[in-house]
Amino acid sequence: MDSSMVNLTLGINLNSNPPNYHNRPGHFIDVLKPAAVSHKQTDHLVEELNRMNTENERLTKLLTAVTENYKATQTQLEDLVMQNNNTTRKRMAEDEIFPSNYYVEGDSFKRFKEIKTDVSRVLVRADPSNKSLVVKDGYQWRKYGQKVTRDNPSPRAYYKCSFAPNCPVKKKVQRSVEDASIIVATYEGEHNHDMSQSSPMELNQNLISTTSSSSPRSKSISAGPKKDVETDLIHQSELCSNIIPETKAPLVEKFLVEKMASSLTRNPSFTQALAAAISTKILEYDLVDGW
DNA sequence: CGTATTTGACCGGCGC
DNA sequence: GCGCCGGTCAAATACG
Repeated sequence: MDSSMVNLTLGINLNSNPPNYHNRPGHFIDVLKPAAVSHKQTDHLVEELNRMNTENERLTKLLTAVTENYKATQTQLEDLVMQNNNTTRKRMAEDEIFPSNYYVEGDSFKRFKEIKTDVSRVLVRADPSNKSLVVKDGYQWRKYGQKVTRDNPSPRAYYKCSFAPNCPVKKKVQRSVEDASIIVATYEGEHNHDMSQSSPMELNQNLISTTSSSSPRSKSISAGPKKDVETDLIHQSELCSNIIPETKAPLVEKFLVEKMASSLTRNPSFTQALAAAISTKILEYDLVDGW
C-alpha cells in the first residue's frame, strides 16, 4: 500500500462524531456564506476546524507509520525470498525428476509419499466471536471430520471438495494460534473442475494472504484459492520459505483496495465524515481567501 | 426424505 | 511393542 493512494490532506475522522448535517439542513449554506454566520457560530466552527486538523494530523502520522512499517516488512520479505531462491530451485529440479504422480513399486513408494502435491495456505480475517470456520473460496465443500490438535486449542475442520464427485481436493481449516481472528485454510490437491462462483471480490473477502508450496507447473491464477501471492504481515517468516511470483502480488493488493473502498462508501459515518471534511476544507479556503 | 454436519471410533505413521 | 497424534470413516443427528 502506497501512501500516495490516500489523500493525506483531507481531514476525515471516522471515530469522532461529525456534525449532524441531516438535522441542520441550513448548515452547508451557513458554511458557504461566512458573512451570514454569527461570531458565536464562527468560534464554534473554528474550534471544530482546529479539532479536525489535530485529528487529521494524528491520523496522517498513524498512516505514515503504518506505510513505513509495511515498506520495511516488504523489503525484509524480498530479502528472505532472495535467500530462499537457491533452495527453491533445488526443490523445483527435484519435482521435475520426481513428479507428483511418480510411483514405482518397492522402496520408491516412500519417496512418493514424501512429495506433497499442490499444498497452499490461505489466511482469512474473521470475527473471533464467530465460531464457524467457513472460508468462502468459490468451491463447495463437505465436512468429513473435526479434530482438536495438540498445538492449537481451536478445532481443525477437514473438508473435501463436493462440487465435482471425483475432485481430489481437500482442505483443512483452523484458527490461528496467535490470533483467533485469523482463519488458516490449507488446500491440498488440484481441482479438476471450474469454480462455482466467479467474483474475485466475493471470494477474497477479508483475505490476508495466500501461499503455495506446489510445483510451478500447477500454478494457475484461475485455480481458485491458489493465488500464490504474499501480502501477509503476520506469519511472514513461515511463509517466506515458499515460491513467490512477484507479478501476482498486485492482485490481492487490488482486492484489498477495492474492498476498503467499497466498505468505506457503504459506511454512513464515512459519508458523514467526508461531508464534514469537505465543508471544513471549504471553510478553510474561505478563511484563507477572503476573511 | 434427502443432504449436510457432528462426533466417536478407527487407522497408519512416527518416535521412543 | 506401545503410545501419541493427525487424518479419515461412518453411524447418528440436525436441518431444510
